[in-house]
Amino acid sequence: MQRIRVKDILSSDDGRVAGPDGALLLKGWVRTRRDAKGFSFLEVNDGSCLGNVQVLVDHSPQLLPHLERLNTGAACAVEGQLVASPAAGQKWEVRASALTVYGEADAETYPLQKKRHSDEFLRTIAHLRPRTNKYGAMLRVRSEMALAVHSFFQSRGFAHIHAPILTGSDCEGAGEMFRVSNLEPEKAAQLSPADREAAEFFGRPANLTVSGQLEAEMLALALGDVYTFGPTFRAENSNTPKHAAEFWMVEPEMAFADLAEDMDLAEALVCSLVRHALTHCAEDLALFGNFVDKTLLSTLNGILDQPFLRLPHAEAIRVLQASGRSFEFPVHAGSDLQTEHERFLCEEHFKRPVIVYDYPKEIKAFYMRLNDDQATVAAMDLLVPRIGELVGGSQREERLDVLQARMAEVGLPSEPYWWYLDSRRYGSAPHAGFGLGFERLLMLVTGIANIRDVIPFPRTPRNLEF
RNA sequence: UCCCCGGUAGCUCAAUCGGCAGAGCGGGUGGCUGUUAACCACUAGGUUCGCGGUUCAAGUCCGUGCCGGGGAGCCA
Repeated sequence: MQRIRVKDILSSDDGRVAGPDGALLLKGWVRTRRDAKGFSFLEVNDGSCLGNVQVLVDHSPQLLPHLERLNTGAACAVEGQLVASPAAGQKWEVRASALTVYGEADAETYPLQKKRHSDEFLRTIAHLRPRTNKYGAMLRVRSEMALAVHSFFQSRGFAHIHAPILTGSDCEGAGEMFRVSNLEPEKAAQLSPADREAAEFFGRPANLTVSGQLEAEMLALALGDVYTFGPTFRAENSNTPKHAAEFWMVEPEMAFADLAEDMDLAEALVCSLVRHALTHCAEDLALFGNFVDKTLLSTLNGILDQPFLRLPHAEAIRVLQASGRSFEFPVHAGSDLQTEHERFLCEEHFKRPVIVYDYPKEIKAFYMRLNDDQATVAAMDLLVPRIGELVGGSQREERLDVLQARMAEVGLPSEPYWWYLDSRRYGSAPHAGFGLGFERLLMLVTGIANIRDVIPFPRTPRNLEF
């Protein structure tokens, strides 16, 4: 007999998921057992959804020896009859006719109890926390959101491209990179720099990528509209709830697009993903709304309510100055927006997602397109309540001479970027793109406040246990 | 990396002014009931994060290290 998923049992209207005589096979993990005289209730969960199936087990000679081994956490198979439940609380239940114990879970040492645990504790058992309601829900939403990302771009004719993870370039000079080497550290330390470089696998220093953007630009200038969706790495010693050393980024890049179209795409993407979560993850989102963030559903619906607000950086500065608020970091023309400023703008002042654009060139990366005012660049940041910066993007500088001047201005050598510059030598075209932090999206959609809890096995400073 | 807060039973926490180490949940045992994070009774369970110091006496005070959390910076 083929096993039936809990999700299919619970969502069945007429019980036809079972065989003609109601027979079915169920496999999963015991969430709880309630013993009565002569029989027991087992709550079995298989991860397919939030809910459990209640299994009624008689204390018969065939079943009892197996039942006694089925504590919270044990893995089992249940053969039985699907019947309408006579008691309130569930529509269906299964009357067991045979039990198989795959793996016991010793009650005295199994860390997960039938009660809520703190996030901090669950992080110390990252290998077991997916078996809790909250982390199971998060992982299902994470999977659903990944599907939604691909659906969004594929339906708009974007090609999914795979940017390299090992890279020889420092991309945008953004942040510390993880160096990758095949050399034994002790031996490498004894070599001269030149000998060491020659001994390296690639014959040159290699790093883990911090962004697929530069490569995506090359492919956008061939395929038109492309996007990457993959892991990126930053060796920054950031100890915050919003940063991880390994995280996934969605990076679309569009040929023949300007900054306004870039902002249009970012807004459409975020709205599409939020809408997808609301419609496809309703049960799991309800759990987050109940136990993680009471305002979650109103926040998500609020995002869809009205268009995002767009304002130039200089205008944002004026709004902050006119607010009458005393900020820890005073604002002045040309200053970067601090976290407190971003939060004020989207959480208090405008009370909706805000896109700030046209930043002073001094505080942005070299590849961003210089505006006609010669002072600002065509960059944009999408700020959302609670998370802050969810998206960062720009129209790219497609003019070779301007790009080279900018690189010289910020002190970047042009030689390592010869291939990047080549794209501006041959068939250069306006183009724009952005990066969306996938984990930050998940924090937005689930209400989970710490990035460590939207990644199954998070990598943060001094944390590589699992 | 900087600032602030914390570390006590498996988990979540309490312990007054420096004076005998406590509860709930979880575990074990027994009971009871078509039960719903079941319920009732009994019971076991401690290097109070490590190291050093002050004191008749330290979970409590001081120094230091480690770990965790919040905020900041960096950014997605």
